[in-house]
Amino acid sequence: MASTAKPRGTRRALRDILLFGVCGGLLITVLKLTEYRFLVVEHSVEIYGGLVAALFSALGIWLGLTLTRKKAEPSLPPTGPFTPNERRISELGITPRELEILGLIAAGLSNREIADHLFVSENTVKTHSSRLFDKLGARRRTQAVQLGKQAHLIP
Amino acid sequence: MASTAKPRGTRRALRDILLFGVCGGLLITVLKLTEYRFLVVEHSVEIYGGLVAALFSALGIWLGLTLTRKKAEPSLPPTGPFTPNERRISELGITPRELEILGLIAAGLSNREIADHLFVSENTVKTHSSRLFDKLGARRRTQAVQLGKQAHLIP
DNA sequence: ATTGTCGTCATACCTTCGGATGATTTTGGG
DNA sequence: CCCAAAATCATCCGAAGGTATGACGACAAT
Repeated sequence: MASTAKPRGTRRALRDILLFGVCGGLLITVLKLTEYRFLVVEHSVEIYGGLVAALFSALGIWLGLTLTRKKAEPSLPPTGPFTPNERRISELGITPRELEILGLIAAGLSNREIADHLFVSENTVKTHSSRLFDKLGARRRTQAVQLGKQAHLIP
Repeated sequence: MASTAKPRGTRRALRDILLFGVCGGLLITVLKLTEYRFLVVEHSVEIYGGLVAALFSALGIWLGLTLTRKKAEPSLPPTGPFTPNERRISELGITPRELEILGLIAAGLSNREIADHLFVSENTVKTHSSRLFDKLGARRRTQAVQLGKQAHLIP
């Protein structure tokens, strides 16, 4: 199930980090085993335990920090004082219809309600929103709203 | 560990791993300190190292996450003039946890991601959000975000 | 006339959300 | 200590959202 290729989105959670930690632990353990043959000291277990503990605790903290920092990272191009929304829109290749739908999504409407409001089918709304999410790099509508507001695409 | 590849629906979160790690770490430490001379097995080093590595990496991640989260919160007097409007909150009977989850929903996170951030199960997040929607009068999470911002519950 | 973009719609399939309900555990106050 | 509120976790199930793919007509630009 987890091995099914995700075409887009690249969702990775804390589990992956934990898995990485476990793998790293195994790796270090192997490394330690090889080293253990030459360095048979009485307190090697405690020493190595403490070392590994400190190392991985630091690694974990670093990982957590970078992860949260990446999530707290706001807009992509903060360069310049101000870039008008239209520029960002054309940069992302967002069409007027998609922008319209983004506004309605931000207003808390469902796809069905948007479809009724625009007199189109729900499938059309889905298509637009799907392409919109793709251009915005969002995987959920809430995320699309968040990114859209950050990019000043919507008030 | 077992929870990295579990079927969807039921999943005990990282907390169990943490708890397991703590218990195992303590147990092994006590074992080491008291009578490890009798139980010196060849695998004890691997097990010990792996456990400590996993435990402390998880602990480090948790530390980094919670530290950054807590540090980001208490910024009321200096810069953030945002007051969560406690009157409205108590009027609606919204608990702190529900408010916290509302913020994460507004950040565009999925239930699963919120669960991972808060170290609880997805079911818990669903329960909280469900009650939150009930109190807010929202039917969708996008609507909850909208209403929450209107009521100045979230920035 | 060909090409490209946009808007429209559809089908199929999977994931995520949300409601309803019940239960247990933690926690703080009287 | 006991109680109430809050928090946690679970299962079932339907609804909504999202992906992938294909198709068609309108329209503008080359």
